[in-house]
Amino acid sequence: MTSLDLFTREARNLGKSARTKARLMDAAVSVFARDGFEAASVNEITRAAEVANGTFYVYFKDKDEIATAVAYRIAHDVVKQLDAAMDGISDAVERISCATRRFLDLASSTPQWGKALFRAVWIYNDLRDSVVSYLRADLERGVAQGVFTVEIDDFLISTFSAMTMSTLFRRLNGEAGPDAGSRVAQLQLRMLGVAPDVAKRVAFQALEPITLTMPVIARETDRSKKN
Amino acid sequence: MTSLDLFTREARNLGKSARTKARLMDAAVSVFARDGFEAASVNEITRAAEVANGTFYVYFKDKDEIATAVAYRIAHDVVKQLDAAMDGISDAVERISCATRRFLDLASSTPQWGKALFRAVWIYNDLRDSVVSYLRADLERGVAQGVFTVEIDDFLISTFSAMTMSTLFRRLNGEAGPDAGSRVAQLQLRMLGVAPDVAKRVAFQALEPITLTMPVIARETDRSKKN
DNA sequence: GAATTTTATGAGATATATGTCAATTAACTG
DNA sequence: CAGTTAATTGACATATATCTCATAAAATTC
Repeated sequence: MTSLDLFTREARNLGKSARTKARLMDAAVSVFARDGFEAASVNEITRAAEVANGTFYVYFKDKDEIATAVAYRIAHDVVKQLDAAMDGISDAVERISCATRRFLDLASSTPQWGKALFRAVWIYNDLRDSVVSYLRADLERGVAQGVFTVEIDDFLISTFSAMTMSTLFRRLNGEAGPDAGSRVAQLQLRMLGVAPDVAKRVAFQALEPITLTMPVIARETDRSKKN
Repeated sequence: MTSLDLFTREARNLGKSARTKARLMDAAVSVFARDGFEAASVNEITRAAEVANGTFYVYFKDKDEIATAVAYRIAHDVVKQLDAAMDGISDAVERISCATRRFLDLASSTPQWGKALFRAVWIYNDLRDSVVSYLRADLERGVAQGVFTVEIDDFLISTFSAMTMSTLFRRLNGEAGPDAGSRVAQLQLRMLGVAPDVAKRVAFQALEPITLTMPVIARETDRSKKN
């Protein structure tokens, strides 16, 4: 209940208002993940954050505003971590495979954040664009290297992303196991024009055992607490 | 306003209660498409159907119940139409391509129904299963014919479906044009192991110019009407 | 430690949704 | 067309959400 979540932890040395705002954002992640964005209410968020209802409105205009803030922060963190994880990989086939697999590992390792991200991506187009910005570059690199035989445009990128996101969805719902990342990466590479045997080898080759983390400590949900 | 929508039209020769139920279901399709399932309210549905609030509860227990009824009816219609459209095609590559393209043409030709279907698919797993039931058969046919070189299982089918559904989503949002069906079919065939040149040829070959229809006549939205 | 500024509170005004039901109206039936 | 059944109505009780604001508490400053 009092354990620190990511935003709260980051803000622990800042002023009080920054900490309260962070508490609200962490709570929003929890509640969005649990109830879904539409069903979530400001009341539930303030309850989870253990602040009064009115406090919410000191920091955010409404539910949309906190959702935006949360989504952009998560996206930013994800992009940063993926960038770091792919440092030094120059082969386009490997980069594409690695990006998909690392992304899925990261997002499904902390389901609350993964779910929040999943929902946010459907709502915020520009956020989706930022998450996949690195993707276009890698796809074009592959075309330049002669290993991808498709035209790289918005349609391809959207379809490619949909494959990854639908896998995340199933992963978060327990419909797919830990090999889901490799499996979808394999299919993506085939789609791009990589020979089936190469696609299989690259998609299933062992990844460096670094662990990307969004260190969220589970917050137990206690709806019985009064305001 | 008084134009008949599909369910209402189908029920025009049935009893009064069947017609009222149909009016409610047509209205629900409109409202779900316009406001989204979560944001839709029973009040909006009864307003759109031009019946009193209480009438709703004579026919449906709650929003979930009407949503289920609508979703299953739409799915049933879609499957029926697709079956008919693919009658006589025996080549697995053509069948797969045709299914995706026809489905997208059909669902995007009547956006309200397409949107309702899109949302429903994410909610009702068994409905999704029924819509894609023909898919597994065609995929396995392709493996038997030696043209697909992937393992056919739930993971593959989900990923394949996600490609189609994400294309529907973009099509309904105006982010993709009429060639979207061919484009995604081409990518799907490549993914399945069909040679790129064959994939391109089949996915872009002209389809029989039959038109599948869900004859919904747009119902104008007038939120200013009082109950 | 008094004064001042910042932050937090929660009751309450407003709004809208759900589901019920006694009363009304419309549709059959003989 | 009187009698009976089926269908519809909309006010209402209940619930829950949003957002505001006067007030209180906490933190900071001097």
